[in-house]
Amino acid sequence: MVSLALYPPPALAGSVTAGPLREFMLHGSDRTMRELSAGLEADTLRQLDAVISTSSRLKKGDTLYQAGAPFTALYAIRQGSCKTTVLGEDGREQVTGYHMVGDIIGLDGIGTERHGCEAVALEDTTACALPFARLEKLARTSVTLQHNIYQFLSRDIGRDQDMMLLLGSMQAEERLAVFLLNLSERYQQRGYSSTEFVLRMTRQEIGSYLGMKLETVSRVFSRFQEVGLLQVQGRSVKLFALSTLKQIAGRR
Amino acid sequence: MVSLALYPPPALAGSVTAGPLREFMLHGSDRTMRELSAGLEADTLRQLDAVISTSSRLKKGDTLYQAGAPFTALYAIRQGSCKTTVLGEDGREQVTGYHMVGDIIGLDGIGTERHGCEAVALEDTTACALPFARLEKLARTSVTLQHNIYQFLSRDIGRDQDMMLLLGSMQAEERLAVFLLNLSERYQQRGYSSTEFVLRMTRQEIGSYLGMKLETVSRVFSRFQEVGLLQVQGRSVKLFALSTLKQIAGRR
DNA sequence: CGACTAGTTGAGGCCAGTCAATGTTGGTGG
DNA sequence: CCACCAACATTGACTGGCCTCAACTAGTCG
Repeated sequence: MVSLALYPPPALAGSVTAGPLREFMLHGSDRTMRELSAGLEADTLRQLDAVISTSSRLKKGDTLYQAGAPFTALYAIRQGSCKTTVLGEDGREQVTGYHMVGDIIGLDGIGTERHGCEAVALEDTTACALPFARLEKLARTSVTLQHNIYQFLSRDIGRDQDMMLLLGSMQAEERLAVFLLNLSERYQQRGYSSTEFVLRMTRQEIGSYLGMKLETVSRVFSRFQEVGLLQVQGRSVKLFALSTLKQIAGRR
Repeated sequence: MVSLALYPPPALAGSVTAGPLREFMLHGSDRTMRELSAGLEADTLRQLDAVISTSSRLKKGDTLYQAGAPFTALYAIRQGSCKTTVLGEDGREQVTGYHMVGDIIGLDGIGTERHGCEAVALEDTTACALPFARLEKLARTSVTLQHNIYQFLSRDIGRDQDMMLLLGSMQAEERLAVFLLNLSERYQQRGYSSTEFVLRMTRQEIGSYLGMKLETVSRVFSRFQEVGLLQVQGRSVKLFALSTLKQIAGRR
């Protein structure tokens, strides 16, 4: 079911013997945490491991950081998942991200020295702080690390732009299809099933993320289920036809 | 009319005597180009100036780089303006950015080594290439430059998130109000009038940027004009009531 | 068990999209 | 210089997809 065969990545498995970094490797955090440490010299890896400091344990609903709070560190999710939300001045709230194991969040705080959004745990979650000043300092000693940091900041921009495309020009069914395919891929990268998973967000939150109302989310789920595309039971989802989903996601 | 009183910024004016960088200072590029060079040592500034290499002259409609093209450099707009667009696999196109003098674009290419979007000149435009490898190398010798690069990458993320908020939860009037206020602010930062400017995009492009159809853009403009908020004449806009516009932008 | 939150489903309305006709602008060549 | 054309913009009438409001159901947790 859970194909862990690919983990830990052979090139890295031996180089770090202890510390949180190893854990990230073992748990197949294919995304940002691996991106950050990709290709690093053994020495830098060890130091990076040391930078990963205090890890917070969060209960469902706890906030990791608030919008406007002084920025000091990035956070790597070690377990669980988070949403990030931005707030309009009028109080309206929008989910801007759904983050899982291995993701690094808080990147938007670097520019302004304050967190631009709020991060809230969607389930019991542990997150490691990566004090940015120390990361920056370490990056001065490692060309690769420096490059990796640029890269994952940049990738975030790319992802946000894809999201803008979704929000600006897709309709309800396409949006949900894209969302589900994105989750599918990310779960797979982490070694979980790509067709069977549990949503950690409410319909309301999914709707906010995708720019639609909760009722619409619910209706689209039902419609997808009716035509045999998937099966939903509250928050557990089974995808039956990834290819059809892809068609829906990319149509018009 | 054009208040150039603030330019060049006193602290920087004397430190670079020639080269493109000085030009950016003089023309009040308050945004990214200044951000990039903020607080740099005289020596680094000189070297940065040297990194700014070939400048391309683009005619209206020319593309500076295409989506998918290998990424080698960032581009600083020295004159004129550009739009950036992403393309869905189905061919649908969405404007993701509107960039003017001083803006640095192409940031989303760093992560994937390929440009994620396409940049097209909206008028006759000149842009300077900043070969990223050289920039990166220079950043190794200057803590401040390194920090500045992180910062403006990060700010871009913040801006994209604001855009997601707009696309995900605002309606037509709010969107256009936000758009106009954003332009107003940016023109002001550059020393131009904050209430009177010429749009360099068609209704179609504005619509694409804001996630609405060109007819809707046109109608909202007309409505705003009817109530005396502004005056539109094709692409020239005069704003009469910034405060009301702000109200509209932040309501619900 | 009752109170609460999350989710589903239906009915109706509205905002923005679609389609279409007309007006305006700007660039080109005679 | 003006006529012409193409691209851009405006406006109207109609449509439709999503939102709103509301009722009902299904879990969850003291």
